[in-house]
Amino acid sequence: MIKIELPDGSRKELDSGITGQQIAEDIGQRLAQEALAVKVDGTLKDLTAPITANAKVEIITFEQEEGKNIFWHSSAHLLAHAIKRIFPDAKLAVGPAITEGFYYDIDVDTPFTTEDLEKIEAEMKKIVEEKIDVERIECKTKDEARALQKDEPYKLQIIDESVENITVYKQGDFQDLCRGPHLPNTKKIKSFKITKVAGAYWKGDEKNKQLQRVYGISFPDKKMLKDYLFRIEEAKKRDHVKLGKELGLFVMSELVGSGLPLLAPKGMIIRNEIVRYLWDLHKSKGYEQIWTPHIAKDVLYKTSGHWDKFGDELFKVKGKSEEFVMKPMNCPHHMQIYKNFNYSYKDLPIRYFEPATVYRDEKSGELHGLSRVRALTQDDGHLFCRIDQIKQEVKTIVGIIREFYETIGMNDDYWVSLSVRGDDKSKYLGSDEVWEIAEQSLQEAADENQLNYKRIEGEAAFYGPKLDFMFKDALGREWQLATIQCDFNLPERFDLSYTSENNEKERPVVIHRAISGSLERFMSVLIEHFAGKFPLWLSPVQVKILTVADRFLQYADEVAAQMRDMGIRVEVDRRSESVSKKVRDAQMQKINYILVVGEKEVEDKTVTVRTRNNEVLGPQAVDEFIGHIIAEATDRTLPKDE
RNA sequence: GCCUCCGUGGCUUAGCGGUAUAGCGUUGCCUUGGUAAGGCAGAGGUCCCGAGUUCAAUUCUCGGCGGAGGCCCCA
Repeated sequence: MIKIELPDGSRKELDSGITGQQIAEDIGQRLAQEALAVKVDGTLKDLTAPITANAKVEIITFEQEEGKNIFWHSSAHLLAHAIKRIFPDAKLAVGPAITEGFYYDIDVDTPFTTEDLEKIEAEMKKIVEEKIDVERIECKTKDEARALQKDEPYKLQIIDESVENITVYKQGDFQDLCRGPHLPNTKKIKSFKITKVAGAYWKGDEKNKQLQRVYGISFPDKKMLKDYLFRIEEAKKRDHVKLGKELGLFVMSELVGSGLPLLAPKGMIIRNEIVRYLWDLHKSKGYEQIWTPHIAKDVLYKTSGHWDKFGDELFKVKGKSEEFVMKPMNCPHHMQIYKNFNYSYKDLPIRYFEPATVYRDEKSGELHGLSRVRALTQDDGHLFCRIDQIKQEVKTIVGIIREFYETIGMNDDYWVSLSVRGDDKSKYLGSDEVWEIAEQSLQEAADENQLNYKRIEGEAAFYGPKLDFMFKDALGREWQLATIQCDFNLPERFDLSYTSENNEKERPVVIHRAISGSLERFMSVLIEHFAGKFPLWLSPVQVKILTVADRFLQYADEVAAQMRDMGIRVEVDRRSESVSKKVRDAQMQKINYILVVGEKEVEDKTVTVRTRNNEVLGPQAVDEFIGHIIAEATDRTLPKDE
């Protein structure tokens, strides 16, 4: 007998030897249709696999993560099947499921064109309609597998490298090496779309051949595909490049160059507010502001190691007789400031803060809006402390990071990578003892602040462990913003020291830290996070005044002047347009408060207030409104309704 | 850097081997209207740049620059 547990918690007993598909059918027609695979005693199996006695069985559908994986992976096979029919000479590499959808890497002599993709999609549809069952072939030996995949050089390489049992799935005229499980029949793939094609290197190594990676998405239901495509369209509406243009925040110029965005007045307001807030968070915690030039002699970076590390990413500047480098990092400069002063143990920790622009000649294919640029402004800071001070300092920094992102409303939007040493300890600089203290300090700070962190082995920098804060943009791409890094290397290279209690020279630890990461990248995430609807303190235009008729413009100007005096960012819409038109434009510019003035307001010395969320708050005395705005803008906390 | 796609007035875009649509914006005039687009008229384009093919290129080919997505990279 087989005991099975249903999703509703009830149990059922059935004869052994039957398949997952039969069990699903026994439970109900609906489940029979939705079933994709089966989990037997915790192991995923094909729906067609016979189930042995006393097994605990769970039917897997698209609702589960595993179900999606199987579904998308089978879709990748369907894609490969179609490609093989149209291009018999194509060689298959790998075709996994990804977070959303699937891809297949294919080696073909001529890259796919858009027309090819349409043909492939049509062929996939044909295969689905043929409703051919998928069979699983278990290979007893590697040779057996090799024989089945003899024309597939990439698959043969995978077979050579694999240790587990090898299986091949076969559907009609097509067979493909695959661990499984797999859909019993591709007819379950009711709707799909090839989304894009890109170049991708075999095994992810640039030295290897570049293959064609065909991406797709699929669903067991037509409506789900429609919803998915709709969701992608919606996400594109908050794209910071698009919003930045629409709201006049920043400008790209072909003459200035790619990866070099220019901040327009409205963008600069946001940036200034962020920098001001960052300094507010630091000034009470013992930080001091410094400033460093944008170029330095090459020898500085040769000493720091950045010369070798950055290689051709450095912008070089030729002086009359000396070679300079546009700074790719601020650290070496900050080291020089520290070195100049003879600090004693009593002075430590020393905390320098400088929002500073650095320059990196990134590969052209990497540049993207504000997220990846060639001139980026780090809200950089360096701490110089004793080993036993690391923990307290890291805790303070984590506290600042939490407060900063809490205020912005992004505290639930990130995960933290606790990047520590891997097994090969020889790749890292510094003693085991120092590493252990540093790693533990970071971990304790993460624990005590209840960070959503994952310990990732081998992700540490060679010079020390770190905490990286990872955020996602509107389209789900991950970006690193905040970071806290311990560094045992630079103090060594620059021979930094402080005088200890015993009047001896001792080496400090350096902690690099950034809260926003880079102001440019942070702004890109910020714009998408708010979809352009900034809270009042960040908003480039906080108030728009518009008149019912032109004769009220004078009053509008008076009110605006009064507000400007109080530091409110206000604009008057002077156009002779209809009220509706002016309201609409202000709403689309996502301006927080829209004030309408006419006969009544002039008489009563009031303004009629409307928010960008269609709330009409009615008439308010001018002074009262100003008071309210100032209070809201000072507090930086998000209003509940946004 | 590599792969695919793309580049038309400030923005969004139609189109085509014979120098070009439309909407928004902008300017002027009419309207002075009370909360998401009032009407009419006008201005504005070396169709990204360069070379080639052609009687003729915005359109085809090649190269460059720029953009989107992906790969590699990301201190």
